[in-house]
Amino acid sequence: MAQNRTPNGHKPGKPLKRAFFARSVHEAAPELIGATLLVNGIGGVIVEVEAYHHTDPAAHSFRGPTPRNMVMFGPPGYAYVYRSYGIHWCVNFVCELEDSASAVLIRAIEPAFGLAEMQARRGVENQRLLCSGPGKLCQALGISIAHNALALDAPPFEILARSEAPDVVSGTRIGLTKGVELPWRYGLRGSKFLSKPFAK
DNA sequence: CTCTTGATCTTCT
DNA sequence: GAAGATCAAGAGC
Repeated sequence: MAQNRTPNGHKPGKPLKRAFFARSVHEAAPELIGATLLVNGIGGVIVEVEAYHHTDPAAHSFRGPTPRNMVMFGPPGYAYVYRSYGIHWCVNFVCELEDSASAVLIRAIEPAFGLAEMQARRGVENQRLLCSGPGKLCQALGISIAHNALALDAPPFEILARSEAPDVVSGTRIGLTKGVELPWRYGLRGSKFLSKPFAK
């Protein structure tokens, strides 16, 4: 049955509760591939994420709390939004337990709901370029510092579980100079909406 | 297609 | 003063 599927064949399930995030980032991150992220009803299917653990030198929380990263040190199930290179916003889902300071960076989504609104916000028509990067998807979904520390299971956020297990691939993370060898990037195999292809 | 550069916030040295 | 979980535009091939 094709009903209830997105244009590219995904079938969103029930809303994720905050408890989904209360476990290892390395369990939660790959399970977020195929889930649907909406902000005020606009968004699409998560196709690429990266896991950051507080023991990882690449994580913002590695050197302890700062005004920017304090949400990572709070309870799981909340959004951590930060300014990247002075220009862009990037959004993370805080995981594990309070004070563990671990989170999943959302790197790319497949546009599915509110296409015209996302195209208008981005000034871009091409669906492959709409949300294929952490800064791009925040612009398309209207995510900013105003969303920092908001709960992920309450408006304006809505995260719908995947209803079918997708084919998830992993690889090394993008744009880092520390922890470059750690295989904590996860993606939907073969997706055309990734920020970069996975190595074969 | 690949390479280079500018934008300019937060944190660290 | 420099680097960073980025992106877009322009030059060159």
